[in-house]
Amino acid sequence: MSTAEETRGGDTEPWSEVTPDAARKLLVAAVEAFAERGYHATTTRDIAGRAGMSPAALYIHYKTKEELLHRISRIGHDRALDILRTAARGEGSATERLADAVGSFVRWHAGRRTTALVVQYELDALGPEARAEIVALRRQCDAEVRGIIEDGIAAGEFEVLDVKGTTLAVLSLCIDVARWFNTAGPRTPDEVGALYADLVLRMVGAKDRGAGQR
Amino acid sequence: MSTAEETRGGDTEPWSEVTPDAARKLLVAAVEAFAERGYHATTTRDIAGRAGMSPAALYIHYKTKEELLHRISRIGHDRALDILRTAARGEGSATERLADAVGSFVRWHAGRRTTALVVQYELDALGPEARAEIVALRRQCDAEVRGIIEDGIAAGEFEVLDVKGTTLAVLSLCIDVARWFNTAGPRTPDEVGALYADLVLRMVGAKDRGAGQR
DNA sequence: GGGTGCGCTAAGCGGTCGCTCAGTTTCGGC
DNA sequence: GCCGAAACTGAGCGACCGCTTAGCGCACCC
Repeated sequence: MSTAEETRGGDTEPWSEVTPDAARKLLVAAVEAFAERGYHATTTRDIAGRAGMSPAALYIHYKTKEELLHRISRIGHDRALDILRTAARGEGSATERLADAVGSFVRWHAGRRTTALVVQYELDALGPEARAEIVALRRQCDAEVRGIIEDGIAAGEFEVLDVKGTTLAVLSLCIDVARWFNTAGPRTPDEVGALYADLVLRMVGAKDRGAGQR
Repeated sequence: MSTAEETRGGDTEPWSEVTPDAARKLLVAAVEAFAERGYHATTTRDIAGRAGMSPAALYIHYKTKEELLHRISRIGHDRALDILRTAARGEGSATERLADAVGSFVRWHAGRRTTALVVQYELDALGPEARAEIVALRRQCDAEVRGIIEDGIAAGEFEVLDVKGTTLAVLSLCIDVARWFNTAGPRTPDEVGALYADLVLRMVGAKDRGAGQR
């Protein structure tokens, strides 16, 4: 299929839930513009121009510029939470699940960097209600990771003194990949994912890190 | 824990190198505004208002709004590099120097969060020449941390397969503290610094982490 | 004590912003 | 072939942006 297998692991072409086509084109244009210049520095004329439309067309599909960001952020966080949940609730030991969660989470941040940049770093541009909704999703992401770490401690696989602090650090480490990763750089998303999975297993004091960095 | 007197309790009030008083007041106001709303969402009227002056007063001391950000970013990066350099070139084993570097670097990002936020996350708002100057400072920060890690590997204290990748991850982890740290939250900068120093020693496979998290 | 320079303000300029609206084009149903 | 709804455009509104300018007050000098 032409639209599949973009980021490996079968991540179907994103934004497919956004219809009609014109609304999706505008949203994709907005993601690119927000990632390049930031939300506040992006003009509605720029977004419409990238989508090949007039500025007024934007307001047929979205009430405001902020609603565009909200939709992007909501869909992105849903995807991020889905990635973590799938890994957290999979089979295998806590060690395997944590490595899987970090690996796929990092692969998403690197492979879909423009989206991740907007999703993770433009949160403050949202209004209070929209931000509260997104913050709730973030807390769920945190809970999934903390759950794996607690499982590992209970099973004697990990050695962690400050569970909340370590969870925060692990998520922070993964998220910040979107800030520095360079698509034209020397590393592939797969390589960064594997490196980070190993680093995180070290952080939690995993007794068996397997092959380590592959 | 030896080089910390500056970022600890009595951080000598920063920006002391900025004169005259009015210029410093404007710069401090700009730091607060940029940290709260971001560079692009901050107006010159807002900055001047926080400093208790008229908008025109800003242009007596600074050529443009961007020059304000440039000065903030330059001073902040100088300070960050100074913190890392002091720790890297101190006495003690690589393990001790890395823990010291991470601890004081994180304490600065947490304790002076508003400054660090602007310094670390508003880089893209700078023009090409100013950004290039700052990027050069960042590379020096990277080199200092990489140097400690390489020392530790050579001394047999650390076990790292991907030195460049691990260095990047360590710095990324520390920098991102500025994004999530909450001054009103439950953790003090000292506590986060100690936690992160231990996490980083784990990441590099340090054989002797000493007392670990306390 | 009248000039002089400097820090600062009040007012405002040109431009661009988010967003609106009247009007044109497109198209399925009949 | 005609109609009404929906998609979209060109033109532009009011607000606010970064920044400038003319002039005011005040310490300082001979």
